[in-house]
Amino acid sequence: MTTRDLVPEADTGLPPFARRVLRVVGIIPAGRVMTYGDIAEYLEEGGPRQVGAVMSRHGDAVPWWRVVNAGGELPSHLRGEASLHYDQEGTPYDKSRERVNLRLARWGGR
DNA sequence: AGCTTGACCGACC
DNA sequence: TGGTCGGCCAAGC
Repeated sequence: MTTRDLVPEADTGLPPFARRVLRVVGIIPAGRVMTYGDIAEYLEEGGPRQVGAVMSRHGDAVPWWRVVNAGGELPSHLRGEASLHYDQEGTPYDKSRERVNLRLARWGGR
């Protein structure tokens, strides 16, 4: 018998860590980004790889283009669509290198 | 109780 | 500018 058995509406089906990650992604302001490592540090749980694993499986539910690696990049299959969002949001983005300018766009949670 | 799998990261060459 | 390496740790089996 678990909490989920007793209170199904309190559980989206996602593990607690995944839910925490997605909640943080949801508060990143338009035009800014956080890195995988930033999010793990903000949560004081897990690490960059765990955050990446959550984004890989559940990222489509949130503004996934606002989460990039420590080099300001996303996996190649997502770069095209991400750049459209960066245009709309005015995110500092180096088009030739296909990466966000972290110095200008990185957001720390404030 | 292991073992494997990652949208990772930093140090190093 | 690339490549390798070790460390990282939640989740699923």
